[in-house]
Amino acid sequence: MNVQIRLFQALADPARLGIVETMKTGERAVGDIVERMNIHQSGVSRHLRILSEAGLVQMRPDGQKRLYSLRKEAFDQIDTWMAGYRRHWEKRLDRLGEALEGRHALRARHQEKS
Amino acid sequence: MNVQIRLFQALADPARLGIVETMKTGERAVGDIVERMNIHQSGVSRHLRILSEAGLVQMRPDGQKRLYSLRKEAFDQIDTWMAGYRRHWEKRLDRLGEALEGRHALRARHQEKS
DNA sequence: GAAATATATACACAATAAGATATATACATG
DNA sequence: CATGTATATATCTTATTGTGTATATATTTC
Repeated sequence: MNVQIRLFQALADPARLGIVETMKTGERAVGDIVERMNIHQSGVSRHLRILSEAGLVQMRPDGQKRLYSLRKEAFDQIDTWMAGYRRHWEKRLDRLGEALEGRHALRARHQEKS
Repeated sequence: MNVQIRLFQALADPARLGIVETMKTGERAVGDIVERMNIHQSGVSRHLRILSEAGLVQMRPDGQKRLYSLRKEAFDQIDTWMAGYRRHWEKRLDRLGEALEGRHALRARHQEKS
């Protein structure tokens, strides 16, 4: 539960969300990101550190450049978090389905009242 | 793209993430949330407004109480956002799968180099 | 090994946001 | 309609965070 907070905090900044978007299709050097964003190099560097500490990106040196890319595991964690919520809607949908099919009709009608 | 930022910003605060968790299993009155969280009533109220403006929760008056609950649509939006990223990993996995099966072996080996 | 290129860090400043206290609004009940 | 209960808002204070400038570190090239 403490894990996701860092992920959400990392994604909660417009600049960082833009940086993430820049890496959508693959690795990007810091300089490429600086060009595309309207932020100074130092800022991009700091944002990348936050994204890195949140586990959202990884880095691979390439000569004097550093190539950043997204980490699938971070997205998996968000998925896992959301799955805990989806479950409840699915349960409700199941009950709705049963009601529509005429099964458990009494219980369904009873819940409608409360 | 501007939509998700609000969602992430709303979820980026520990108190709000806790409030969301409180509503995991269904509706909650403001007072119930105040009891469970260690924040003053005014703070909870303000957090609920932020969650509401982000589209994460909805409200339904019940006498003098107000019952808040999660909005499935918000989670759908996050899913949609993430789907755009998953697509790329799936493509890569497909290519990996092809390579492992020996199909398109030449192309796979070529990409390995670059 | 000096200059150039690429990236990270330190620091100061401004803007934002969270928290508490006090107050306002809305509904319910006698 | 006065009182109590439930929630929202206004205001102040404090802490956090993003941004830019300047500087440090690392790598390549001549």
